Amino acid sequence: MIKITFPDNKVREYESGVCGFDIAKSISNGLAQEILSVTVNNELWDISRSINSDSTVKFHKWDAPEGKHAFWHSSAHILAEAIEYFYPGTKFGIGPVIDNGFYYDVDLPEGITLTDGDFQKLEQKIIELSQQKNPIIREDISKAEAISLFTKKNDNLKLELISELEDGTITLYKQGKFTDLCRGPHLPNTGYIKSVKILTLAGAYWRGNEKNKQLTRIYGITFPKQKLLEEYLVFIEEAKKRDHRRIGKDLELFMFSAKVGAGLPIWLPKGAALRERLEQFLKKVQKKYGYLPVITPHIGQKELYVTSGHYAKYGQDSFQPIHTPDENEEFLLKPMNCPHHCEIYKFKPRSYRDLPLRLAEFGTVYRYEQSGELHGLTRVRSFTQDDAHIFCRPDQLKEEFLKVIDIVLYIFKTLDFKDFISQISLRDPNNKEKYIGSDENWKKAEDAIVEAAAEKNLKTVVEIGEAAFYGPKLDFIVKDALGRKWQLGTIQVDYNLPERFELEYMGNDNVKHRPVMIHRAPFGSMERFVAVLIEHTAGKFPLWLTSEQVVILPISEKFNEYAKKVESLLNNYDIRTLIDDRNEKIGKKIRDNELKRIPYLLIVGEKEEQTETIAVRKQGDGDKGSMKVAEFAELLQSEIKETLKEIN
RNA sequence: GCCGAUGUAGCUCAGUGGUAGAGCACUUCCUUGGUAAGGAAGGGGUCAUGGGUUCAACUCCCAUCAUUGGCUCCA
Repeated sequence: MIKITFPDNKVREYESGVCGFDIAKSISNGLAQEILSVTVNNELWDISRSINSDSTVKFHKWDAPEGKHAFWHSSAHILAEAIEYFYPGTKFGIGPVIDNGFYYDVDLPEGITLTDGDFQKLEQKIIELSQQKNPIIREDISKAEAISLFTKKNDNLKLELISELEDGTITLYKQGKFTDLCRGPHLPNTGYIKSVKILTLAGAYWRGNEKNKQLTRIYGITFPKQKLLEEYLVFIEEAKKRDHRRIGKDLELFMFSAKVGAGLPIWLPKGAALRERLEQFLKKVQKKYGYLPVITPHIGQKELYVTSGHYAKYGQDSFQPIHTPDENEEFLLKPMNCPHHCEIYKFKPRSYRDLPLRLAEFGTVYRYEQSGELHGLTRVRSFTQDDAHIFCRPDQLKEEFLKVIDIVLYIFKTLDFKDFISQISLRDPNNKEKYIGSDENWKKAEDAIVEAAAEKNLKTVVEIGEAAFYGPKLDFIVKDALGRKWQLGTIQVDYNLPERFELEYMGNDNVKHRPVMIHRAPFGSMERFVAVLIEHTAGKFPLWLTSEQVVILPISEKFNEYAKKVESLLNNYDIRTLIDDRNEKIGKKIRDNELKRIPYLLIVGEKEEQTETIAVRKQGDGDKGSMKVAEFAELLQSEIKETLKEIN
């Protein structure tokens, strides 16, 4: 007999060799039916695997990531079995679980290409295989046996993976006619999978290296109930409705033109107005924090970027220099604002008393992005950074960091971003030669970031080896409607540029010292930030940002005059107001303006005209009753003031 | 850049080897209506672009451009 300890610390005895499923069954049939994987002594196991010694166990159902993991992992194997059925000779790479489903990278036989027309037959085959309830069997074999098996299958991809495994036992999982090298865990049989959707096809380089062969990656998702698949598809549809590209078009915020060029966003009047309000907002905050606005040109001599080091690192993969016709000069579209700002620093000698010097610019930069990488406003070839460079003494680093974090947090709070994480990127201590700067400086900078983040109670992840070559950084990452992660704000320490530009300040010891630079952009880029803001709000911007705050809807043409009177009253309060005087019924006007996400609709008819009031309707919230215009205007003003209170 | 998909009216999309359709939007008219779509008529498309096959191409083939889902890259 062995002792099994449960999460609540209760202990029960079982025969040796009992499996997770049996244990669950001894508790209740319902539990046994629902569990998908089990953690045995901190290792994730199959629920069908025998337990032979005293152990702690924890069961995982569909609602746990560990449960989904086994479910989707087995699904990936069944997908592979279906592919092998239709395309014998296929070589299998890896088939891992991802956040929403799984994929399998396969090397299809010569001459075979999959298209989305093949999805249906794959889905049908997967359901057929799952209905067979084939047991999924774990098997331990030696490395030599594994090599011989996959040599027989002529699967060089698996052989490559095996060759990198340590000697000793290797686990295989078999179901039906398919055998795969796999660590597991898996479901007991294929019957758990009730619905499947093959989502998309993509090319993916073997082992993520573009020098390797490109494999076909097939993405799919499966569920234990048909209803869950339907819910998932509804979620996808809903997420698509929040897509900033769609809303940007609907609300006439921005456009792209093939003629102007791919990846070059064009801001339409309403989008430009929105962006300008965001910029004014940040300018006001930055003024409070002692930033000095500067303006620099959109191009710079190639030499500037040779000095900064950017040319050596990115010059080849970038927009190529512009040559002047007669004087043989070369200019680069500026990919960064910092070299220009370094030159501003050098404009005159600086004293320790001048630091920190905080130079801010909404600087538009141009970077050559690969054509396949362009995506709406989030990945473009021209974008405007809300850039600033803080030149400070090393001992000021932490304090400056704290202030920048304050700005970022204030912006996120004002715009209601609650779901974000901060990523601290440090250097890889085993690869020091990749980075520039002394150990002492790195330690100082990394400590400053870690301490500052801790002091501000940021929810952080630390990534070792993700630092830029010139310094550690702190990034703020938010998720879009589809769950994709986007980096917004960034704060980076830089020891490299002050070195390259030979920046100096006179210390209180009458000796010249080198300042440290902090690059920081709380929005990141205006383009990306607006994109994420659109998806975050589904286009329902806060009152202070939106282009049309109020639309007045006269019940009929008879009340257009009164509507104009209300409009001019509201204009006196600086409230952005329009009148919808189309010859339409009130229901139609309400619908159209709700769809345009107007925050407040004012309905005026006979009743309102006689009592000198307006009937207020709030976006998404319906009829709010009647009130005097002045009362309403003050309500709006206080709503805006409340949102922006900390900078006013 | 690579793999896959897409490109038809301002928008969302249907369609066929024999010279194009819907809904919304737009224009005009009727209607003057009280909280999410009133009615009628009308205008609008070199079917992304350039080649090729064919008696005939929006449709089939090739190339280019753009968009898009991934991969790689990202100062």
